[in-house]
Amino acid sequence: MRRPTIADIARRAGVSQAAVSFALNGRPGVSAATRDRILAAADALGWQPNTAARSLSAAAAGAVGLAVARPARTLGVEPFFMQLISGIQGELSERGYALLLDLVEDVHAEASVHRRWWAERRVDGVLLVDLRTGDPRPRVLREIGMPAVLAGGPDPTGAVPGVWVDDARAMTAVVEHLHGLGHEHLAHVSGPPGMAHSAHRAEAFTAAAGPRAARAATDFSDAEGAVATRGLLRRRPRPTAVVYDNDVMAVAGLSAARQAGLAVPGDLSVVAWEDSALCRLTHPTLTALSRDPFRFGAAAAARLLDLVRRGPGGGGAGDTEFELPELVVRESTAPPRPNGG
Amino acid sequence: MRRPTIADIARRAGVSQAAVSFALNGRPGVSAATRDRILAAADALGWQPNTAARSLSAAAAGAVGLAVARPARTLGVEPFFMQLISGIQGELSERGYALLLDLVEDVHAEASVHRRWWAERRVDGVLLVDLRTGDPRPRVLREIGMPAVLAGGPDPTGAVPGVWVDDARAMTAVVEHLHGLGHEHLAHVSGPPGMAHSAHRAEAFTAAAGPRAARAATDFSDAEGAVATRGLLRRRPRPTAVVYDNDVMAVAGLSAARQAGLAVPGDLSVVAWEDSALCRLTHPTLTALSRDPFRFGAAAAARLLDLVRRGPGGGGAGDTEFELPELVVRESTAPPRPNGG
DNA sequence: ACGGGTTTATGAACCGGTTCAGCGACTTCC
DNA sequence: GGAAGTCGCTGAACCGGTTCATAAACCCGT
Repeated sequence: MRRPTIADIARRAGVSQAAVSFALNGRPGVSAATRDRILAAADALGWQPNTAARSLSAAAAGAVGLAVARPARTLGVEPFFMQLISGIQGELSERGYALLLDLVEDVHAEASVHRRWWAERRVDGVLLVDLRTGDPRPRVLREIGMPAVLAGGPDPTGAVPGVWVDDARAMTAVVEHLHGLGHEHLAHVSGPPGMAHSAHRAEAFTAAAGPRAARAATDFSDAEGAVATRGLLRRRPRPTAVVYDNDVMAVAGLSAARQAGLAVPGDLSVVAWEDSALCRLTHPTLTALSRDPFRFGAAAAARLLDLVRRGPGGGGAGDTEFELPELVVRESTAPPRPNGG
Repeated sequence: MRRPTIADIARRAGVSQAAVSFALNGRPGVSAATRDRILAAADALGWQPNTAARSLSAAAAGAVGLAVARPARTLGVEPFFMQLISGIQGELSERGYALLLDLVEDVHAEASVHRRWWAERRVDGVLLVDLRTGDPRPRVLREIGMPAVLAGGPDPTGAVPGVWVDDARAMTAVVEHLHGLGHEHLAHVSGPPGMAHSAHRAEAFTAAAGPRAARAATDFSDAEGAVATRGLLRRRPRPTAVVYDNDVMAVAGLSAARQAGLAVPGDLSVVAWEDSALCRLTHPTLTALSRDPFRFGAAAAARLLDLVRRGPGGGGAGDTEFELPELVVRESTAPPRPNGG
C-alpha cells in the first residue's frame, strides 16, 4: 500500500511521467482526451502531490512562517492574536499554503528563526508583527532577500512592505470622543515604548490631548496595566478618562479603579484599544476601538502571497492601508461627573 | 550567491558528497580529520540543509501538525491554547521540528486536513485536542496510519495514545473543597456534552455532588456562560457555589451574578476550571483549578516525537497520565452566608 | 610476506516531482 | 508536393540531499 506517485499514474494511463505532470498542473502539452484519462487515473489512485518533491524542484516551500516574540503569557490572554492567525490561516489554506508558527523569546531569536527557515527553504516568506524601534528584523530580511510583510507597519526603514492601520487618526478620534463627552483630564496607558505602534499611539495621544495629559508605559500585561492605573489615579488633577493600549489592560484598569473606590463610568471613563469578547465580559462593558483582526490577518497574508508569487524584485514594495478602526461605544464611557476630579 | 549545497562543501573539502553527508550527520564512514575539514567547510559556506531535499529522501517532513476545530472567537479568549501551543513549540524546536497550525471549522474538516497533510507528506504526525464523543479523527488517523497523540485523552476507542489529566479526580477535589466550606447546593456549568472531557467532568461532578446538583451545558463561550448562570441562579434552592468548565465562563458568570445583585463570594462562590491571567484580572480574583498548559503541551509533543521516531508499529500505544491540576484558592470561594440560599 | 578484517572513502542509485530539448505526425500555405 | 509550423508526447536531466554496494587503504597476527 505504497503512496501513489506520478509514475503509478503514468503507468495506469499509459503515458509518460512528463505528460502526467503537465496534465496535473493544467499546462499545455497534452490533449484534452489524454488529460482526462490522466486525471481519472490520478483520482482513482487517490494521488496527492508529495510536497517535499514538489518543493525540491519548484524551489518553493508552499508555506509561510509567523514567528512571534511575545511571552506566551501575554499572547494567550489577548484574543487579538488568535483572530489574526485565524485570518491569516483562512487566506493561506485557500491557496494551498501552510502556516508555520514559532513562538520565540525576542526579536533577535525571531530573526534567527527567519534565517533558518529561509536557509532550510521551509517557507517562502514570513509575516511580521510588533515592529520595535530599531528592529533588527527588516534589515535581516532584506539581507537574506526573503519576502515578508509587516502586519501593523509601516516600516520606517522601508525595507519591508506593510499592511497598516492609521493609529494616529484612530487615537485622535478616541480623544475627540472623550473631549466631546466633556472630559478635560485624559490619560493614556501605553505598551512598551520600544514597540513602534505603541510609540506612535503615545505620540498621537499627546498631540491630540495636549502635552500635559498623563501617560504611563507598560509591557501590555494586566499586572502593569493595574499598576499604571493606580499611579494615574493618584495624580492631581485626577484623570477622568483613561485610554488603554489593549483590552487586557483595560480590564485590569477597571478592577484597579473599582478597588480605588471609583465608579466606572461615573468617576472614570475607560476605553480599550482592541475590541474582543473580553470587552463584553466585564461589567460595565467596555467602550473599545474595534478593528477586525481576522480580516487584518487575511489582508496581510494576501499581500505576502502576492509578493511571493511575484518573485524577487517583483516590485510592489509599497504599504497598504487597512481600514480605520471603529470606536464602539459601550457602557464604560460617559460624561464626567460635575463634582468629579 | 546561490545557496551552498553539499556539493559545494564536497568540492571545497576535496571529498565526495557521500562523505559530506556522513560527516554532517555524525555517522561513521569518515575519519575524524576529514570530518573536521568537512564541518569547517560547511561552516565557512554557511550551509544549512534544504528541508525539501532531506524530506524527500528521508521520507520525513520534520514537522508536526496541529489542526484546531474551534471558532477563532472562543479560541482567542482562552489563554489555554496559546500556552499549550507555546509548550508544544518549545519541545518541537528543541528537536528541530516545525509546527504547522491550521484553524478549521469542525472535526470533519480537521480530519481532511490530516488526510491532506499526510498524503502530501507535510507532517510526520499530528496532535489532537478536544476529543468529541463519536469523534471521527481517531478512526481516520488509524486508517491512514499517521502517528498522533491526543492532548487531553484518553481515547476510549484506544486508536490514539493520549496524554491526559484525571479530570474526575480533580472534579472530586473541587467538590470536596466546596463541601468543606459548607456549601450544600452546588452547580456545574459545563462545555458541550459532545466534548469528551466535558462529559467526563459533568459525570464526575454528578458523582461527587449528588444527582440533584444543578447542571447546565454551554458551548464554552462567555455568552452561554452568562445565560447558564442566570438560569442556575433562578433555581430553588439557589446554588451557593458554581464550578465553571473554563476561565472565560467563570468571568462571565461573575458579571452575571453581580448583575443579579449577588455578592461573590458572599452569596455565591465561583470556581474556574482553567487558571490564567484572566482569573487574576477580575475582582474578586477567581479560585481556579490550575494545570500548566505549557508543560502539558510539551509533554504531548514529546510523546508524539517519540512515536514518530519509533516509526510505525513501534509500540508504545499506551496513555500517559499528566499531573493532577492543583486547586488555587483565591477570593471567589468562601463559606456560604448562613442566611443565604 | 600474506590472508583476513576493519576503517575510510567513493560512485551511483534513489526519493517524487518539474522542465526542456527533441521528435514524429499532422496541418497549413504557396 | 515540399517547406514551415504546430501539436502531442517522450526521455532524460535536474532539484539537494541520503544510502548502499563496492573498492582502496590500512592494520593486525602469524
